[in-house]
Amino acid sequence: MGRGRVQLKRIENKINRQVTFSKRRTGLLKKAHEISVLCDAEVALIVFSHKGKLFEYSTDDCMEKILERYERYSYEERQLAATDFDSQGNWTLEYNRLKAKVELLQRNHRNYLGEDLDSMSLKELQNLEQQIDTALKHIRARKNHLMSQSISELQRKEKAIQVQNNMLVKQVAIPYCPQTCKLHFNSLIC
Amino acid sequence: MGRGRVQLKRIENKINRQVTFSKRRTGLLKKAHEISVLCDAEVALIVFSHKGKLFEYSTDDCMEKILERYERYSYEERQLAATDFDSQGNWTLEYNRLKAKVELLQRNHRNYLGEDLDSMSLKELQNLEQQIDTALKHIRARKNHLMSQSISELQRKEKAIQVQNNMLVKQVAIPYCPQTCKLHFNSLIC
DNA sequence: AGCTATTGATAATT
DNA sequence: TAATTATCAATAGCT
Repeated sequence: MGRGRVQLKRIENKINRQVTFSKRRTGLLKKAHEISVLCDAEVALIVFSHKGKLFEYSTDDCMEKILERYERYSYEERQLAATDFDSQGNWTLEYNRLKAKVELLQRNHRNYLGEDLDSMSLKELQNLEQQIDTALKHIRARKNHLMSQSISELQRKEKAIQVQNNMLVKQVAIPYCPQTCKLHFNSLIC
Repeated sequence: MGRGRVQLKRIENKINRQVTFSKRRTGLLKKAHEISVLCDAEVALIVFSHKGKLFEYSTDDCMEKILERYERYSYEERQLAATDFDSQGNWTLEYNRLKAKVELLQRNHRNYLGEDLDSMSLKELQNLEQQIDTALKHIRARKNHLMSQSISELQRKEKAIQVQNNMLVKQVAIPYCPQTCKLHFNSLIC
């Protein structure tokens, strides 16, 4: 769409990238809105520019609602039973409990990302290091497991296809060179 | 784009709506991916069909990471809104938001500890690995910094004490062997 | 699912 | 930054 085809890769020219981002962002938000209205769909779109600026669209301006729905859908967790908390007292209690939990988790999270380390003691740092090191081992083990699974699967497929290929070659009786694995439709030699 | 102009309103014909949804959804996901690659942007796109089926796209397959970034970004705004909980309705909203946040953080936390990895894709695992690896480097750098600080401090103290010792030895005039650094209270030789 | 006539989006340019 | 315009891309209506 434009005066030339565009390769699907990062635009290196900073100005062009910025201009294209601005135009395409407008288009993307528009299309998100259109499909939402035309097809009665619920859409949430979040875009962070290269520089970190946020742009967003959400059906009925209900971003949080849609994100919550997404979380529920993705992890098939039970619906939030808001009805369990009827009294004001329970609400306040529960709310503060959650709030504290969030703060704790966020602090831990930053530490796990290697941030905000200045306030930690040497002992705490050593514990964190060991924990993260163990985690990294687990992650790598899992990754390697998945990768070797992938490889085995591909090798199996390759073999099956090769076998099938060989049978087909025999069936069609087209001159075939076993050295180059090439079929010779028009000539009899390589 | 098509054989006729389209009004921006819900398509009432069920079949047409379904077909249009399918086509436009493909286009939308494609464009989300394109702006992400071309402009180096971070994009999260969630679409629920009229029937409730989920379709999604996220840069680098990191939906949770982007949603978390979004939550962080708009945290300040919501903190402002959080100050006036006069009505029951706001409480419910805020409570659900917090609850979702806790679940998100806990899931991330487990992942950072190398747990619950089974549900993660290879791409996600690779991203996690890199993140954790970087974190570990930060943590080790900070730890080493603290340790060498400690060592320097100890060496400084040691030297100061040694100097003080030497002065004391001279003052009390107790026989002292410079080779073994021992004081000879009762004997004059080593 | 495919196929085109059209409209819509946008890359290059001013 | 904001228009303009020549092209390319998406898709509405059909089959």
